Amino acid sequence: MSVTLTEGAVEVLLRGSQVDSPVLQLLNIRQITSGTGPARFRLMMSDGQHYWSSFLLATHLNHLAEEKLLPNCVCKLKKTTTNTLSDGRHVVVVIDMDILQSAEETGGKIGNPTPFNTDDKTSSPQKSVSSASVSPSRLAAAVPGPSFSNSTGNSTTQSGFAGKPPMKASAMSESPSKFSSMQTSPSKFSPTKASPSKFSPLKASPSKFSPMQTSPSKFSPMKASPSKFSPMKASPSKFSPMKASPSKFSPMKASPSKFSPKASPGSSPGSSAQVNPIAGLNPYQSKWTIRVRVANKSNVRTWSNSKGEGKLFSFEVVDKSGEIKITAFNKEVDKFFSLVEQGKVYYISKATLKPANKQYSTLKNDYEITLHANSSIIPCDDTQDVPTVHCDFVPISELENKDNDSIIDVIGVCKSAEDVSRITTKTSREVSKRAVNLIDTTGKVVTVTLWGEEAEKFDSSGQPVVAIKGARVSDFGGKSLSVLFSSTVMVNPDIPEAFRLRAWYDQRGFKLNSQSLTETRSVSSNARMNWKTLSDVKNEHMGQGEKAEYFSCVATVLYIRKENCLYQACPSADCNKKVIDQQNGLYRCEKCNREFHNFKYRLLLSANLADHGDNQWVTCFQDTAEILLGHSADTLGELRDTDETAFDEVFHKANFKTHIFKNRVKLETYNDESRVKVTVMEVQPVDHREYSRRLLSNIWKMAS
DNA sequence: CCCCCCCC
Repeated sequence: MSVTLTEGAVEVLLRGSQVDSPVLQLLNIRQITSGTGPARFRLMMSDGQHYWSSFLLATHLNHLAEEKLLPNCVCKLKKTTTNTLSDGRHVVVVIDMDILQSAEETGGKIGNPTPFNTDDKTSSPQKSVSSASVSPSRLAAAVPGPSFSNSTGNSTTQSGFAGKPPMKASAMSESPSKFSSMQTSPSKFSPTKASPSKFSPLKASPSKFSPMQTSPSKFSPMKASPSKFSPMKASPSKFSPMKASPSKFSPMKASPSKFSPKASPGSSPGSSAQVNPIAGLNPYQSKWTIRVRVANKSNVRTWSNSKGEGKLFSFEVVDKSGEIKITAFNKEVDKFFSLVEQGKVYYISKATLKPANKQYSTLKNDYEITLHANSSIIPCDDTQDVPTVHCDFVPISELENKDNDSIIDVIGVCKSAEDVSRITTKTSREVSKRAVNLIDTTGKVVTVTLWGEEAEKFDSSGQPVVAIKGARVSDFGGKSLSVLFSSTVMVNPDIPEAFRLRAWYDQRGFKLNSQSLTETRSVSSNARMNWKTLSDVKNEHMGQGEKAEYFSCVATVLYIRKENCLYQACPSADCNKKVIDQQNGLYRCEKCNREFHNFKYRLLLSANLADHGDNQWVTCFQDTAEILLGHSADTLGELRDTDETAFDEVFHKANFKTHIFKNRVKLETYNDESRVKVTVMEVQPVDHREYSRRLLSNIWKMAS
């Protein structure tokens, strides 16, 4: 097997530009002495013509250094990134590579390469390029811009570190002087080949300002610590970098297309001088900006463990090239949580890349981003080319076909919801949960469990439309859904699907005798079911002792009183106390000791239920009443005030419907008169098979 | 710096 080295590649690379997968020969490899952290390996690479030793192996490739990466082997550098030291020199970090030919196979040094001499104009690739090497035009095409455009902070994919002392960068652990020990003096290097026309000053903050805006010929890399530059001198007339802290930039102004005419937005990642593709991000590059859409945003979460405590939120972003997770902690939560909105586009820069913990991440990216104090997130109005995040809503009836643990998007009307409850996990943590039942136009219902704050704050009143992006399918109770930390729950989202569902539900959906995919009457909850007929309840004097008793029955609604079924309640979220109409537009809540301009309707129904042997008056509060009537209290309140016929119709239709009722029975005393009061705690659709099983079980129990 | 995705 013969390999051909990419002649000229060394020069291009050490100028800070990029070559597409150059084939180079390793001449030498040595470990850099570093303090802490993983070992770092430095490579001397040859293109057959020149060699240079400012190549660093990304730490995740260290395994190569320990075995196959031996002097004389021939390598293809599939992915590199170039960091610019403060003195203008470049370090090429090898992020991905293949060994095309082993040291043994190669046998020795290819060609007679010399150290690259930056003063030596005759060594330019134009002169020495052979048919087997990269042609100048190809090199030019592979080069996103002049090396020193990196110094502007217009981080191309393959550049970085300009303007910042490299020692802070993860890639370097040595001082520049130490580093240069294997190579020719960097002071001889003059980047005169850099074409100023490719420059785009505009992302430049003063400290990052490119020296190339001044006369390139005067430029000496030794002085080129960008921070020493006078930005005013370098400033093009339309731009005053002194004021232009990037974080204050108007995103419209920062639009690359306006200021970087040479950057072609649709071309390969490296060719856009200003915005990096997500797929090109890596920890060896500190200067980058991504333009991304927020696909998913978590709530703020707190943690407390042996290492400390804090809060965080995370969000997932996408662009054309890929996706990545971004996490903000503590102060960055305060700074960015409200700024970052689902579905919006932002410029994000100056944050830390670190390897993603694949154990916890389903995103297709080896890295993830952590925001820090200097991180910048700027809303971007120019959302062109940034893929929109669309929800791929799965019709509820089709959830049945989804595998356990699959992640899906769902939208439905919250037909009913449990009250929030506290549960204790296996690891003895307490967490709030709330199950909500969503129905869509397929007429099927699925139970979704919300957790934590999302469970606590969820308000089911008014039967809102709920859309969830990234819910997980569970096989609990048949099929159910659970909200994950990575899920986004949207209540009454401003999307067409939500409007369609709202209209459907209010016109037809509410009255459907819907079927749930989630069989909530699990074995254990069934075990607690105390099945009785209505006559059993009387014959057994249930509820006549000190304590309340509970029973379940299957019964049919004979009649629901519509008189006094609605009352005006305190509008506070957690208060349902009846308010006093002050007759002046204000409603007084005695419990809250406050007056309000509004109230909310609450239901308090008196219903007569019957089974084959008896009948019973029962009381239904809000949740159960809404189920029996198939409408929210709000809707009913409005109907009563606006359309009495429709209001009556609701009650009419609720009659002769059969349900499973779970009831509480208790003796209540008013003015020396005691009577047993039955309150409906839960209403569920009849599952005849389950009911028969329960009855048989009771009969068997009685017989034995 | 989290990494928990829970419970019936």
